[in-house]
Amino acid sequence: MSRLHPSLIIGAPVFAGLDAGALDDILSRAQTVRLSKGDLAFRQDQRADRFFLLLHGRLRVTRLNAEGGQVVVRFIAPNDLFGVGMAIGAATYPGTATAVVDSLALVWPNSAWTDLVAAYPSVAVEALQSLGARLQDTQERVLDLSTLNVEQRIAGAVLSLAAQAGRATEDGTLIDFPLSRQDLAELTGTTLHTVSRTLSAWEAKGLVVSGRRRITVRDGPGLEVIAGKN
Amino acid sequence: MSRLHPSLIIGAPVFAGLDAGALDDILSRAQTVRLSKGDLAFRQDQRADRFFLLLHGRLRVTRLNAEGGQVVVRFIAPNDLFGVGMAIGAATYPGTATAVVDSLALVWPNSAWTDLVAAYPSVAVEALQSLGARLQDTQERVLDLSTLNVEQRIAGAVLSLAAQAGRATEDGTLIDFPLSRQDLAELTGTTLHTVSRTLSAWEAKGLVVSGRRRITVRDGPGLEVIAGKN
DNA sequence: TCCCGTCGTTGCGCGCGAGCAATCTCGCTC
DNA sequence: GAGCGAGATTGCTCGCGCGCAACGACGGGA
Repeated sequence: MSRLHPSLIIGAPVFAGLDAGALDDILSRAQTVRLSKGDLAFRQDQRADRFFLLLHGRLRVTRLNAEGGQVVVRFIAPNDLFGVGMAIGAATYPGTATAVVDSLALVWPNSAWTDLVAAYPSVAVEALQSLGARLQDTQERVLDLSTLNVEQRIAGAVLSLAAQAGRATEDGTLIDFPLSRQDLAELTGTTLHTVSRTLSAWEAKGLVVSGRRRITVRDGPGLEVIAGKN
Repeated sequence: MSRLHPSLIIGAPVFAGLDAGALDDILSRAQTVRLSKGDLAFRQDQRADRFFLLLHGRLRVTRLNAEGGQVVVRFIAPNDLFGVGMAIGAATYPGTATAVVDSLALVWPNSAWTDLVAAYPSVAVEALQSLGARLQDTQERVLDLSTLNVEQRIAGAVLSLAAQAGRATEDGTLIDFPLSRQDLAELTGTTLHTVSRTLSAWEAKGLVVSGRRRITVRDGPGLEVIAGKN
């Protein structure tokens, strides 16, 4: 088994402030998983016996309800911890994680979590912070769904994705992973039809350039006016 | 200053598994706050310098957005920890906590949090679990807002409140604190008008009995059929 | 290179639920 | 006990955005 190098996880907030020895110890318990585009890291309601850290790529987490309704919970970026069902007291994964591009992750068995927080208490504190940030985001989303109209929500989602995964191009800020109209609809609580109409209208106004699973923000401030969160 | 008795916090999940000495130490850092109906424990965007544990009563947490839209984030029950902005890395409170009945809480300065998690690591672990549960709930709410119609959402909210704060009466299960149509609307992402119409229709069918800020569930299974989460 | 599947676009009609307004009633306050 | 204000009810209308359907187009794979 090949040795993993500490530089792999030095950028991850969960392990911030730990020394090389600690990182080495942590890595010695991990394995790597390759996920090709479309592969699942875990499936909703499956027993949550492992947790992950994304090294490279991008994952989409979706959640289904009994009637077949589905939402996109979030997109996972490199250095994000995910699938921590056990740490938060859930026996099963609350959603399904799908690679939207070829990705690479580290994976630990659940038993490692207890050991890690015991040996390195800062890990629990950092996990608490990151979970808190996710709770804030999710509450913000509830507020948006309850009080904003569809166009405002789509604008907000596009801006937030551009901030999270934007890459500067000559046309503007490209959201740097494949994102379908359906994904955006499930992120904003609407239908792909309405998203498609909205993006077409924005494109006519020169606010964005969009293509098949690609969106480039050309006029960020213009979108912010639409989003109306000033 | 009068001594606080450990039995006060023995039922709180955050402090589960700690011995009498530990509880005593924790209590020695706390003060009590009385909140009359309508009083605020903290206000949104105010500096988050204290955290609380509810001993008795009920609080409503609301969150506002820039346009004046408002949602009810949650209702706080006795033994719930709340206002833990600092633990999750937020400098300010993300919402406003209002007492809906006369209430009593313990309060600690933020500095106590660091000491507590250092001295009693299980506190961080328990906090992580409770935060995880709240994240699950909030994500569920996003799913509901995105995929269910208004009547289903109201039914779900009423059932969940009855489960959280229900008291058996001769008429059925009474939600045991003042809950206005407006509250229920802000909890389900609709308007008080629609909530009022819906409750009237349910009352005509014998599913609930409702009055001024009071709702009694008469036919729980009937509401579950409407909620449709089977 | 062709083919096929996935993804995107757009038109049309309808229904849910918002918005507005007027009235009613309960219950707290002095 | 009287008065007042917050909360609840209900009718009416209108529009946003969903649902359906049909077509179009891009791009990956053999």
